Amino acid sequence: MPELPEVETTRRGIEPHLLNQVVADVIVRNANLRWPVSPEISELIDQKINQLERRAKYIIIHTNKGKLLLHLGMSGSLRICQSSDDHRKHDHLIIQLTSGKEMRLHDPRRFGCALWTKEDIQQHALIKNLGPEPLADEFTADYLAEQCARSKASIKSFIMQSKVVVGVGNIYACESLFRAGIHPTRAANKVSSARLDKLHRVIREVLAEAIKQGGTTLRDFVNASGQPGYFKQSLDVYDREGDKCHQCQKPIKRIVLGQRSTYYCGHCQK
DNA sequence: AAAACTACCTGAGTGC
DNA sequence: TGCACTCAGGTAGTTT
Repeated sequence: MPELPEVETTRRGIEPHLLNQVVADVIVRNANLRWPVSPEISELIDQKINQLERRAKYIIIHTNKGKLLLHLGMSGSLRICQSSDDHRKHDHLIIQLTSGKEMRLHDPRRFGCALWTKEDIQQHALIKNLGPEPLADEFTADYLAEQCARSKASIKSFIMQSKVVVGVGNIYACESLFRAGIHPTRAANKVSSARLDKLHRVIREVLAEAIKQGGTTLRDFVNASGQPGYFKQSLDVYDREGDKCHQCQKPIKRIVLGQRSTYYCGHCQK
């Protein structure tokens, strides 16, 4: 499911219900996520939630005693519910608040995680080696050019690496390369600096537009209220194999690159 | 060191 | 209906 826009949409959706609220109880219905949910997560009880931060595709819930590091994996979602609402099969973790509301982590494939940690979040093993946020000032065209010059991996696989830049998953990598007119298999170090400038600009543009639209719902993404996102209608190539290119009318192609489906226009992307 | 591949899981969709 | 098969938005860890 979620790339950066979907995670940011989720963060914004849960924030008004969680910020400054106090945790009444934590219920672990299935601890077998990507890494086991530690029993110490119960230390969240009685804590006030100070901040809801997104870093890459992680959502970090801050309290004075520690932080909860959440990742939604491929199929995870967070929803705000009433405790009287029926549980669904894959509601694995429930954070109940003294307000009477609760947040549920639903994740059929269980590729996500919920880790309770007391260490400085910037020093956490999952966080400290991440590249820049694509929408932050530190992600510049010069930085992207410097990184690309050092790699002959395909540009598509390259921009999906979190050490290069975070949050660009399979959908938005395909869409960004289409907007920049770059063929996905082109080696990173063979993309001209003018086109890397454009790629830098469109990565930010695509992600910002998708956030504005509430993310992309292909199959099962829903926001914290259970509503889908509307960026699917703005997709130019992703999941459009055989359909007409929006620019040249030729059919969109699909190849497999780095084990992932990759969509592009053979005429518009070189 | 970089690049490619594997593993983790369930569910939806397709073809027979 | 049911079975077998393919595919899916992520990423740490292992192998080449």
